[in-house]
Amino acid sequence: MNRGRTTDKNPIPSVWAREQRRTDQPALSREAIVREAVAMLDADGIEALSMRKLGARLNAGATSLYRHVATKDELMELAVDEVAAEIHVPPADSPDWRAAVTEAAESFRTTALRHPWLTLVLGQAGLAYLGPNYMSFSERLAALFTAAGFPEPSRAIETVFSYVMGMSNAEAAWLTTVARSGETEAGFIARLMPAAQRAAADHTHLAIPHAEVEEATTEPAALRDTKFAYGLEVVLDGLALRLPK
Amino acid sequence: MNRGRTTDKNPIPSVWAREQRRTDQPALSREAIVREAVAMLDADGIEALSMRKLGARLNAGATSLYRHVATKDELMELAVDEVAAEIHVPPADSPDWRAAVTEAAESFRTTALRHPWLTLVLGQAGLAYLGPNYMSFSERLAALFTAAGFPEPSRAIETVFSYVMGMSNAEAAWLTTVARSGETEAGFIARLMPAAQRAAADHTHLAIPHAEVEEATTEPAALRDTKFAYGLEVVLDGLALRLPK
DNA sequence: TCGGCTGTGCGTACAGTGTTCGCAACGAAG
DNA sequence: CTTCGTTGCGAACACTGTACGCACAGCCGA
Repeated sequence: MNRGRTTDKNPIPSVWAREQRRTDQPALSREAIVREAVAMLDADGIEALSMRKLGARLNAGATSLYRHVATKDELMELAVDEVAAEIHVPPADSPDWRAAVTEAAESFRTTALRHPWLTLVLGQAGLAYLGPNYMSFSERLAALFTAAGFPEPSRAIETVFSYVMGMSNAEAAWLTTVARSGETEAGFIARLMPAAQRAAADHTHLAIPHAEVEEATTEPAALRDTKFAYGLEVVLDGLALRLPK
Repeated sequence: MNRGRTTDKNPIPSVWAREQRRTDQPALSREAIVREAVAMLDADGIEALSMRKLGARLNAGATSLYRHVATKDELMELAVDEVAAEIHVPPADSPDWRAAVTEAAESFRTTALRHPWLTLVLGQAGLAYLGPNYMSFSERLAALFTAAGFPEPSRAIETVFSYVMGMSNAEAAWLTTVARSGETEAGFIARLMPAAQRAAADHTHLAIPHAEVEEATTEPAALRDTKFAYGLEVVLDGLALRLPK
């Protein structure tokens, strides 16, 4: 818990009674802090991360972290850039731009669902995510869309990734509440369905097709995959129309 | 600040020294609380809202609010539903479905920018926003897309509103940081441009077209309008392809 | 007119938060 | 050996959301 010295109810200021600084644990470092923060965020959600708990998991005091990180917000930015490295964007010279963009979009979604706090933090900050990994992600995207022949690649990118962000954010939020319930996704849906049906009863157009109910209660993850892919195809179709032929 | 009784450093338990309860202020009510919460959220942002400050603005103590609202999270849900009433969705029998959907999308965006905390709260909760106004918003959308002839209206809705949410969220976050800077949007951009240019210098494909820079520093709001409309057209084009003719 | 009941306000308190400050201990350099 | 810059951290501050229990107001039946 502590790293030595005069603690543990030993107020005698004696050099001899002093514990040695433990060196078996690797020293506190920015990298280690960020890595552990990401682990905690993934495991327990965004509101479970506190500087004190994070310090404890690193066998350090809370305030020690401030030697390596200016503020908690900065730590979150670093965490975002850390996981941004996981997003894979195919090289610009890919033969099929649609396949390449689809791959990038799905990679983003996968990352966002693996770290369900990602979209939340991204949405809170507005800009400034100019970390190296996030920058290179943007750069690779720009290269991809430019090579595809879009005259205004930034517009196309913004369109696709607004959709991807919106969808991923909604999915991540959903998965978070499912996780908090302690149930499996299918079980959670099954338990919620009656209430949903009742709520939709007064609203004629909100009825859920039977096939959808069926799939939602048996293979919810697959259904989400399908939905995401559907919307992505829609957006890509719309973009394809704007590609000078 | 307080509503009477033995306070203000008057520990003498005398009935005579007691102030009367003030009745000139309207009584605390759920509606008043939610209304004031929305006002505070709009004015000072999401992290500036605390139960104590909210209570103070209502001439009440912080804990008094809990007589009308179970928890702060519930208050946020109520706030979301409150502003959801501002979103306008045209009736289902509109002659031009594209125009109608565009109107709904722009109304959502306008509302989200007027209350920049909206998308944040929506993204944090995952579901459960089953308040009456949000429900009727969903219902009206469903009616609109059904009338337009979409065989799977929920898919189409999800696609459009993922885009709208993603875009609005990004814009809201941007406007929030601009507001925090205390500058105008154009001024903020002008001040940031050199840093952005420098950051993009190493990344060949991230160069910003000169025309865009020009417009961003003169009419940033109009540029955002244009960008939003562009992406929306893309999505609607993609959807139109799936409309059985 | 008199209870008593119910609903409402809120002072106090608790456990937690992010962050500042100053001190103590260390490794390296002179 | 002394000095110096770096690192860890205990204590403290100003907050946060919220549970608890008391004090009062208005009302309803007697």
